[in-house]
Amino acid sequence: MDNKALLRQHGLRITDTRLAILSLLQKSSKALSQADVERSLPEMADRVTLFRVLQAFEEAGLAHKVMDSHGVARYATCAPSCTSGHHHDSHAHFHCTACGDVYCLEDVELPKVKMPKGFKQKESHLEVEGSCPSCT
Amino acid sequence: MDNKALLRQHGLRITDTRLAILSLLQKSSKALSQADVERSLPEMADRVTLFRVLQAFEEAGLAHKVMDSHGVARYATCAPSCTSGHHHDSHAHFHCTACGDVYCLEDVELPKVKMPKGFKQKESHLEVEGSCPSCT
DNA sequence: CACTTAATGCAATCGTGTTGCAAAATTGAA
DNA sequence: TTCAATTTTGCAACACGATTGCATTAAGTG
Repeated sequence: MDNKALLRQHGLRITDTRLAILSLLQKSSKALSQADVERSLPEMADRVTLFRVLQAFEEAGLAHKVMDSHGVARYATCAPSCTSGHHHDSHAHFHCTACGDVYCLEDVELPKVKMPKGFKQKESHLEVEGSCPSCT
Repeated sequence: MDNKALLRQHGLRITDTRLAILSLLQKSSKALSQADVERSLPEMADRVTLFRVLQAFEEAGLAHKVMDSHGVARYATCAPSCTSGHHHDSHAHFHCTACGDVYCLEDVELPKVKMPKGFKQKESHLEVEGSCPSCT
């Protein structure tokens, strides 16, 4: 699928920065922080722009946000079924406690949780911690 | 169980601040951020001390740390079986997307996840999002 | 009480996240 | 292709949690 069409489909204008960030996310096996993107695309854009592009991707359903163990936001491309404002990728993530990297895990069945009265649940995420191949 | 003994058991010296924070965490049904503690115990101690006490509790196995949806650390008392450096409370949390509060969920069975080669898993946490009684 | 060791307070710093506003770029239509 | 409407970007500035170094104070121990 053409990334320009992908952006357009999600109601975003096409810019060099967005195309670059989008394909960077697609190529990555890990969820990337803003700082990661900054390092991978130096001189590409201001850090505020990176922040806003990632924010826009998340709102548009192009990427989802995961907090790593240090509370830093990391982004990874969504399942194609995700649309603006509606993420339905209740999937799992692996957090390496050594290097902090975050990987998406596909095909994980999440358990249904019984909540006390008054609690309404929407999404669930399973966060698995451990060490990744390069840190083991 | 006496909190003084509890602190001593985990290798921590007994101070007024630690006793106050420990019983505050025990009484709370939610995981508390440093700012929460600061608000509940005004004039009790310096910000940095609160930070270090919470950090010490986590390292000693007296409390565990959860990141809320804004990437802010929140702390809750551990299961009694947790010891220094070894948390085995692979339990679940409920995050209210409206107010940001975090609740611990007991008795949730987590699924076993098959990891690709080279990944070693230690702990798992299920994060459920939704809205809490007071926000619904 | 005296001594050792750990905990605290204060000042200062770092990094991520965030907003406001003006300038530049994209889009759709004339 | 040109123009106007709208979005996106860059820059400056700020908010705030997380963190460190160092001197001071307090806790544990004999």
